[in-house]
Amino acid sequence: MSTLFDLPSEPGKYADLLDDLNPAQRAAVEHSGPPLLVVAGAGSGKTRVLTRRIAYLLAARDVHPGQIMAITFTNKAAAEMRERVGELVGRRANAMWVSTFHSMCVRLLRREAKTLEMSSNFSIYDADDSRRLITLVARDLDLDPKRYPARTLAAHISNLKNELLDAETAASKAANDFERRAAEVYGEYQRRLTQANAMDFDDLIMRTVELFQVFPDVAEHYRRRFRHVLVDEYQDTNHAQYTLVRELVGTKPTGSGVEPSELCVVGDADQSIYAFRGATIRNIEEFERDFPNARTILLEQNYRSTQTILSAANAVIARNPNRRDKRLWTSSGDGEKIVGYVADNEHDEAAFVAGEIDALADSGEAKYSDVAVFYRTNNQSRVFEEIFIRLGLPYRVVGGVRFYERREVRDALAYLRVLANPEDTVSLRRILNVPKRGIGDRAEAVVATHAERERLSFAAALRDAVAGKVPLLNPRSQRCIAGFVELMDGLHELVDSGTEVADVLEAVLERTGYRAELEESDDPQDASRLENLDELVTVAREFTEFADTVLEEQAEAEQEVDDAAGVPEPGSLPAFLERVSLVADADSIPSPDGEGGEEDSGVVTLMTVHTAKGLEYPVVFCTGWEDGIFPHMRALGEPAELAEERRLAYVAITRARKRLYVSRALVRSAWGQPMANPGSRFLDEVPAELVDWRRLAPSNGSGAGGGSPRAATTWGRRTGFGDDSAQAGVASRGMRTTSFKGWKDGWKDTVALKLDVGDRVSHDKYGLGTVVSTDGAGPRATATIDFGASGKVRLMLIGSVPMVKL
DNA sequence: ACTTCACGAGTTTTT
DNA sequence: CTCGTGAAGT
Repeated sequence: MSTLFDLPSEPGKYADLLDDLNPAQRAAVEHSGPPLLVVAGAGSGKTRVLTRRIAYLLAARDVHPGQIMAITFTNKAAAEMRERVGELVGRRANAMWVSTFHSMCVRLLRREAKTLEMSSNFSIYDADDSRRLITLVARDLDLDPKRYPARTLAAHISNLKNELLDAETAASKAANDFERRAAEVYGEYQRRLTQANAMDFDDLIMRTVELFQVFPDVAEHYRRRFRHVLVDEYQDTNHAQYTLVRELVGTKPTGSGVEPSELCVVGDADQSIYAFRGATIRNIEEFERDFPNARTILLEQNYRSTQTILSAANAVIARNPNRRDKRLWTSSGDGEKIVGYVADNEHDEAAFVAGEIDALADSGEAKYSDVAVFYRTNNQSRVFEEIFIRLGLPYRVVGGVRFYERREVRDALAYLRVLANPEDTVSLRRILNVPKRGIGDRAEAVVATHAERERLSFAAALRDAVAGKVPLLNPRSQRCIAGFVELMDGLHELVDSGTEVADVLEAVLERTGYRAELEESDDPQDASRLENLDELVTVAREFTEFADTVLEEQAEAEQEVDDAAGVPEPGSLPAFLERVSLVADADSIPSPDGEGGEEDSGVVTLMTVHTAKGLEYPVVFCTGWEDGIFPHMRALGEPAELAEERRLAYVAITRARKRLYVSRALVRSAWGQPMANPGSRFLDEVPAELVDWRRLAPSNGSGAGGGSPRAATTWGRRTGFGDDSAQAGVASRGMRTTSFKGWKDGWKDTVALKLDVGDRVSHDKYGLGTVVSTDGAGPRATATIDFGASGKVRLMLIGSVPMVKL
């Protein structure tokens, strides 16, 4: 790239962009030329570096905004980046591509649909849609759903796609029965996706890579255009995304002399917590090998937390093997000690957390919105909700079942999706008999068979059914199908006449009787379903309004329109669907300032540690730090998974700005059964002098979680539940009877059930087995046992293990 | 074709 | 315990 203004930058001229940065940050902003990896520790000003770098490119290096592509993982991150760049450079920011991997790919694929010989109005299938389609495929291939569960197949196929392997390659590489069958499913699944004019999330990436690799001229076109590529959260990229980035920037000049684009990636290997979804930490670890001449800059100064908190985080993460050393530091002082608490059970733990929040709020030390409570798994939120409700503590749970995953929302959207893409078989079959309209499994199967035999789409087969051209279809079903087709045709007319999305949605809810059915129901769940549908209508309404204002602005600014090809018209039905497919983010996270005026002290935020990544709070409660909970059971024997759990702990700790609490419970009910849990190994990794233990485990010389008679007496005088009989009943039922027994048995079992490799055991559930390996000692001892037909299982040997040594 | 019951499985999840 | 799926009954 050369411009008329290709002059060396004058020092001092861009002082406003640079002078409040530390030397490492400044180097990252000013760096020019070879690929750059910015290793950005938690709270080290990563977003600031990215946005400043973009502003600097524009101001000091005469880069045109249209030459910049900035890629993130979440819409939230993309929006934040766009906003912050906008603050620095104004409206010029609009010409940049700042988007998620997925929306960037959708945009490219819609533009280049012709090249790939597909239609630009393809549907986007999310995990649930693809699982449904895989269920259909597996059923058609007569696979035993026990041995080949759709979930597992879906995960396997997703992994293959993340590795850019197609069905044929997967088949040739298959090493066992499962992989062979999965490859078969993959092939058929892919065929059906194409037939439905649909792509799943993984396809979006994989097909874009294919686009670039099979059509070098297309790759060159975009490489010529995007001279600067920036990637956020690089540690979370999977292999397909890594390849995409490589293709985008290029590694050597093209035939027509286009040099590789300038690449800047930002990430932190210690915050890689999505390996289970295909993210591969190697991408960041091997960056310098992947991109020769690459430069690496380390950001270690932290602007978020106290030194106490950082020291704890450093100590924990340092235990991970094969890690590039990095030590966060701050100039802002030690601050408060970390507060530790060992609770008798999860209710006690929640009561402690609630009490502390209350005290902090009363003393004015913190507002509710300053506080976050983290847990490992969503089901742990329940105890907190129970007690928060009882105490009138305002809170909000983030995550769990998200808005766009709710059944009623998906049903409504499925109608819209069929209207936008009649070939979308998964959506069509979803709504075929929802609400019930007399088209049962039998009728559906008959139509599906007809479609298959005549090589018709399911939609076309339905029309054949109405015309009486489908054999074996009884007249009753035929009438019902005719009614359905008529209904859809009517809705189609609405869409064709340019009706607003929200009004189409209203028509769907009315004409199908969906709303009426919910209104008539006396199930309280259905009331909330109605609310969700109303919310969806509101979302649609706002979407159109927003699109209108954007269109006006664009008309005013006479913006370039070269990106418009294949891209849905703003505000249209396809645009709306694209948005809701790629934004699964409606349960927004409460703003740290609280929503309302000065009097409003906001709400406490409850979420999983995964959800917390990227956020920060003055006060953080890390709960449930028990071996088996956090680290999770499944990670206990797997070093790689344990390392990921430790990174998760690192993420949790580094969210805290001023005060950090860490707690665990001696006994926690899991699936109705009380479990005695030893303390998390991560707790032991926090230097003792950093922690002020408010309450310790009853000591009995047996180490963490040791059981003593005194532990039993403390159960009688728990805090928080004294006068609420219903709650106390719930809380104590498990403890006085089962739990007490379970606890004591667990204690004995810890001593009694000593297993060695080769021992034969008999388990109540899994039957006979042989010990394959053992790990840990005392209360955290585990054993991997091969139960033959029941598979290999890793079990904790503490608690009332329903197993005996033979 | 729809309802009811039993069973089993059950982390995390940016898109 | 709790939800979603699969087989039997009406």
